[in-house]
Amino acid sequence: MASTVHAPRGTQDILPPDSARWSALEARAREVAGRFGYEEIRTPMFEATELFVRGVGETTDIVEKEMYTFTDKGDRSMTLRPEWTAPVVRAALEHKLFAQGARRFFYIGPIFRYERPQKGRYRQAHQFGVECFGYEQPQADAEVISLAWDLVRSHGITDAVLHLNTIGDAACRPLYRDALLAHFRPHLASLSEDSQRRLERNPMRILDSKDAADAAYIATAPTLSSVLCQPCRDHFEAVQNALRSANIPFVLNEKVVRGLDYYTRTVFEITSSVLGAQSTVCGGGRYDELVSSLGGPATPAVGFGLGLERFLMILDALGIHSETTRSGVQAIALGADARERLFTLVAQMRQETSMPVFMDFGDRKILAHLKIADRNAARYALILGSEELAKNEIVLRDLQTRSERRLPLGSGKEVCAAVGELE
RNA sequence: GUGAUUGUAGCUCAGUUGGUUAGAGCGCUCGACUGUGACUCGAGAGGCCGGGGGUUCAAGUCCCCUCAGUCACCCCA
Repeated sequence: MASTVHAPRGTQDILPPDSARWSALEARAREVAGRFGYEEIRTPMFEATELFVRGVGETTDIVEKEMYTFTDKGDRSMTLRPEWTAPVVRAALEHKLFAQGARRFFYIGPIFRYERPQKGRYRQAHQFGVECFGYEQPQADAEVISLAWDLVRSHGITDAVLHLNTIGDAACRPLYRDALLAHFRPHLASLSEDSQRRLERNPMRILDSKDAADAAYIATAPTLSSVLCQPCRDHFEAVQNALRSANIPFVLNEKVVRGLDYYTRTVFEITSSVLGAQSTVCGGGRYDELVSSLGGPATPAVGFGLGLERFLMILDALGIHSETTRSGVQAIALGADARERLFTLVAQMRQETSMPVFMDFGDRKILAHLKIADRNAARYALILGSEELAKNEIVLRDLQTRSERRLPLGSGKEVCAAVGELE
């Protein structure tokens, strides 16, 4: 509080013990992606601004008002990555990865959007996500969704809901857009201010409006299913069947339309009731046109992004914690001579074992040392005082069962072996 | 960008209609216990009351500005 420099608005420091939860989640995400055959891809944290303008869409909110854009010393316009899909496609194109057929990637890392922070919304957020390139088959949609669902379910999250929709493709989506324009335009003046803006930009978004002024017109609006082309219809049917066969529960929700321009056909969201106004923890869908629009070969693709902050918020709200188990050894030295001798032993032990070895260097009473052991959640204590030193012994205490035994004060290897016997 | 709301100890918060040296719980340090921990008891450390300006004999308290947090709108992870 006395410090005058703060973390920038909308960013946060991740401190212990939270940092441990983060790395555990990241490890789980990597593991699940690996099980599905996805390989990690890492891209720069900033890119040429043009990539996002072309990839995400000029009229999206991200490009219009949320990008962290700066001019570098070479007078190039650069932008901090606001989303991962465009950079992943750019990298794959740049390195000709599509020449080898279908590819599956996952990513994990920060994104940046200039917004007013609120619950579940930050200027630097972190996403895990996957992109599956090269399959137009509906099984690819189902696989990507299963992967996200697997991560959610494996954490014991029970209140998650999978919302599924289709928004058509290059053949039928323009027809729907025209139909919506024709429906709303006569009532333009009566629509909410936001929806008036949305009309030309993305009329599908009006359907998502919460404004009472729009409700009547939304109720009578044409539905996408009335103009959906047969191939899109068939694809959507097949995705649903694939999900059923994979035992993934979903609800159809025509309001899910997604904010990015590149989506085609399947779109989906996973929501949780505990997240507040930002109920979406995971969003994604198919984007068959993006690769070619960025100058690549016609390549169907489907993927999702999942917000790690929001995922952890769900775990918090649902009271899901990985229970802390005691592990490792607290080395306790009483007096300077013992400390010197014990430090040598600790150094040896750290080369012998993968379990944590803690040591406090303070001049404390044994009682204070044992409290520190509790704080570290150590399973064992190794106690060395003048008494033991004189007899060339050391006390090994099991902090859980409260039993203890005396060992000869040997090498780190011997002490580790003695601890191992108790495990 | 717009709106609402909150800033007091490391954390969670009290603080009367403005009235002397600003409080509690938890945590921390030390002790009760010459060397044995989740309990108990005692003591101690720790505050420009977010920052700046104003009103007043007197401001943590009232007014203005500013910064920051939180939540909501827009939109999204």
